[in-house]
Amino acid sequence: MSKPRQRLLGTAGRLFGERGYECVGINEIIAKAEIAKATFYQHFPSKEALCAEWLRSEMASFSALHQELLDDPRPARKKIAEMFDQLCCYVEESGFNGCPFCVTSTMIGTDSEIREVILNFRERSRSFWHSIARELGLKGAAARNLGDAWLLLHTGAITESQSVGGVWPVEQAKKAALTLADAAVA
Amino acid sequence: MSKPRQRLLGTAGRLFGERGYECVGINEIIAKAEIAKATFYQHFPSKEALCAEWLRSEMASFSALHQELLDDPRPARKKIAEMFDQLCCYVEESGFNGCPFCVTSTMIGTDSEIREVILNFRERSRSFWHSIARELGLKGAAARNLGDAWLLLHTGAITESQSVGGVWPVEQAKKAALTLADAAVA
Amino acid sequence: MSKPRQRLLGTAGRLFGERGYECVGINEIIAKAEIAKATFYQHFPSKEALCAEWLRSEMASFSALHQELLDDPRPARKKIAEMFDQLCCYVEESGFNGCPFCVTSTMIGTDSEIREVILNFRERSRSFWHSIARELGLKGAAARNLGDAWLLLHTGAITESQSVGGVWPVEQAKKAALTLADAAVA
Amino acid sequence: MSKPRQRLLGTAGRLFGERGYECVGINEIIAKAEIAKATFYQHFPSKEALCAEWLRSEMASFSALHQELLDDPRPARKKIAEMFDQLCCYVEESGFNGCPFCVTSTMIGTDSEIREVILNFRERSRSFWHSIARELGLKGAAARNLGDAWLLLHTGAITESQSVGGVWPVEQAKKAALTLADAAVA
DNA sequence: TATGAATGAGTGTTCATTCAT
DNA sequence: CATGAATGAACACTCATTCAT
Repeated sequence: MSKPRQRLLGTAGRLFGERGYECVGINEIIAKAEIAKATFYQHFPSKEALCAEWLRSEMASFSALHQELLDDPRPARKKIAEMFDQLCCYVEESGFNGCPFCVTSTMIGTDSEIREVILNFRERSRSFWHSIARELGLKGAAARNLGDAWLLLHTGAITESQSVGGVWPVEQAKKAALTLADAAVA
Repeated sequence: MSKPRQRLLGTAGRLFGERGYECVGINEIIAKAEIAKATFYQHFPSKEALCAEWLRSEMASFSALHQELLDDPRPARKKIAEMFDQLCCYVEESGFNGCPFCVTSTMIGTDSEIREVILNFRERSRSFWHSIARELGLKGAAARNLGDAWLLLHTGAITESQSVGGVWPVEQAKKAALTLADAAVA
Repeated sequence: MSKPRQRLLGTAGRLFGERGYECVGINEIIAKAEIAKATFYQHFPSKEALCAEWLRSEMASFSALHQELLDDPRPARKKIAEMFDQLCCYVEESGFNGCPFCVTSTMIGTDSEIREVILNFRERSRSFWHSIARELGLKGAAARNLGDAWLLLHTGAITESQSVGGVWPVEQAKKAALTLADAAVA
Repeated sequence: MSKPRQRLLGTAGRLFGERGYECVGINEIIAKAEIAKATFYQHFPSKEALCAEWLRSEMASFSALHQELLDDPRPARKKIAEMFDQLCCYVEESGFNGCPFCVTSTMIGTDSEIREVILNFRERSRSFWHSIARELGLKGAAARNLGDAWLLLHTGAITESQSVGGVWPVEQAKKAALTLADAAVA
């Protein structure tokens, strides 16, 4: 079995992801991670810090995916499709409960360590989409507008999928994203 | 002073909207509404029922706005703009914490009275956007695709605005929505 | 539908009998009797008074049975058998939860209106069994001893039947009661 | 001062015994045991579990007494007398409120952890009395009938003592028990 | 480093009762 | 005679956190 800290992060991440920060207590986390309560507080100063750590690791995963796609030699159009296809898998996973960042965002105040992580990630995501837009040849405001549109379709698809419990929002978002891409380069 | 039930619904609605179902306790609700705990439970069988009632009233408001726009003689393009302009005001209101339905959705299980209300509202919203698409002259899958795109941009804009604490997502969503509208009728 | 007071007594009696005084709330009683809470308090000053009234009516039923048997021309031995046969039916009824008086007795303090009713009934029951013993020809202490033995077997049978959820205690009590009767007249 | 768990069990046992499971709240238990509420729930998963634990410890005491008597070289008749003499002391103790098992039995449903303990104890008690009957030389149904009679007299004596608040039921039960014993060996 | 034990403040919910109409 | 509306106190239970070892 892995080290306490890893088990803690793994368990908490899964539970936070599945039910949301506020709907998971540390009692459940430590029970499922099979570590003592005091041990938890030796690894993390608070539940909030644990959540922040989880979001940082989520951010790392997503950032890696972003970078991978940016490094990919395929045309931008394929990358857009890829993003939504990946999202499709993501929302179909058992335990999906929406975007970790957006969901957590609704449950915390403005002056939290967590907030910083969230803002950081949203900014990175936005940058990613802007970069894709520039790969299409767009520049300045045009690139930003198109990138933002994709970002919003992506975010909307996750949110809507969570609400309705289905995958159609992702599929429809993908279509719209490609339509916008095609219109932009026409 | 108004009747307890009204105060209860008003207070709870405000608090649920501002911080989310799970982040508000009935103790706070009854304290701010200035009614006794037992009185609360004579008006609502549970916290969940209160939340459902609040969402139903929110649904009524939004549905009214939808209907108003559908009845409006202006061209569809204006209505789309109007929707996002209204959203702009909505997210700038103090206490904005995202879409009541989407936020609550992440905090409740699948077999709750609340879930039904949420699904109901998401469906109505989708229908609204489909109707607008048909006003543009589109039919069948084309209307559904465009309507869904608008819906997702709208949802994405709310979610993103909540996360980043700004209004730019709404403005960008509006642009994209209009772009899609123009592309569709071209 | 019957008068509120009757419905109240009927419903409360059934519920008190099935689950015990402390395990039934007036909310449930008035809901099942379909009368308003304030109406209840116009008929009975308190839950305790309602319970006392119920026990008084139970006492009336049992006393009637006692009197009937005392007036019966059959030999005493038959009457003893009859008492346990009746008990057999009683414990097999759905909702049986022990002797109303003994069960309630464990749930109330010493200075309650209810206590008086209970003591009254236990005394009557004891007298009944003493009378039966005298019908057998016994006198004085001998009659009291035998009557008390029957009473205790009867009480033990009810209590034990409730605990184990079966009817064998009644059957065994009957045998012992008859054995004691036979030994007394030998 | 003893450990929290011991204080908890001691306090709860005393209160449950004196007033019955349903008439004692955990607030009172923890207050009298002088431990925090959360501490209670670290030692026992629920009030029900605490009650079951208490009954298990009661069962251990009674079973020890049973075993002691079975191992005793005295004649069976003496053992029967001893059982009722002990009961006499038991019902005279301040705080006596009937048999812990029978009383609790009337306050709980059929599918509770507690029910199991109760059934277990009633069975053990019955076995004990059967064993005593066999010590008298009886076999098969005769031993079972006599043992059951004693059990029922014993149970009836406790119940009746609780109801009437006196000790005469025990004394009378003892007489009847010995009478039955004498009649059986005659 | 890891833990078992303890806690004050909170959770949502129900209690028996009262009052104005 | 009957009721709808209101209540303070209690219910069983959970929260995130701390401390002594």
